[in-house]
Amino acid sequence: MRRDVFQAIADPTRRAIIALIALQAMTPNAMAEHFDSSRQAVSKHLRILTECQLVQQEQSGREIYYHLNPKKLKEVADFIEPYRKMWDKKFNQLDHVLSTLKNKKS
Amino acid sequence: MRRDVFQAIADPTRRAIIALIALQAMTPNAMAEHFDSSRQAVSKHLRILTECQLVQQEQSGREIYYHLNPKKLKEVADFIEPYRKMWDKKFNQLDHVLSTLKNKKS
DNA sequence: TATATTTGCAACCAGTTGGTTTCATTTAAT
DNA sequence: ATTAAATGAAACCAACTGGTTGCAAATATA
Repeated sequence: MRRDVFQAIADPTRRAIIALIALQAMTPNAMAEHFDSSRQAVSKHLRILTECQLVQQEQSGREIYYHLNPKKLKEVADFIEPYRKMWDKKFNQLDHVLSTLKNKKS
Repeated sequence: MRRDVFQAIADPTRRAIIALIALQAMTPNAMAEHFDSSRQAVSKHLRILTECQLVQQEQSGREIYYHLNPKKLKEVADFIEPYRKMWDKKFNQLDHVLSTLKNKKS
């Protein structure tokens, strides 16, 4: 079974979960209250997010707090990066500014 | 049927197609030669990529050249952006440099 | 005109997905 | 000790996925 970050963020509920726990680690029950889906559905999403290491568990008594592991999103960023200069004018300007700075230094 | 960019880039073959036509617009036949999958399979992927506007068609006789529409990837970039500062030291440094530049200007 | 090439589309198929309901386990509270 | 709460896992289901084969339409070539 394929379990990669791209497949994980393909689902809108999982993206919402990511956005939610980015602000604060949270238990499955707390998350479920933010969505229409049941706690068990959230639990299944969390399993997928855990399997591809996008989130990490922290046990606290009978509760489990889920933390976001933002580093994993770098894989997606790395995929997109080569195409950024094809749409982002700002990026090109930045790129110019930085290379200019670099040249001044050396 | 959900047809968004996130779902489109979830498939590794489609990401490969994106990488391929980023360099040069290409016909389905030409693409299929780069992969194990059949021309029809590539065609189905192209349909999905077209439906979410990640690629654009350019008819030329009986051939159809598919171009990448990189702007659409901005949706993914926008999703990731808020989390970048959570992993990317460079980003923070850049951010600092830029705000410094801005302050000097004003 | 007859033939070959390029392409998209429909039908089919096994495997996956996202959801539900039910159940067992662990831990806290009474 | 009993009850309540929090969680994960299994079984089930309809819908979707990614692949295949076969076919039809449009265009180029002989």
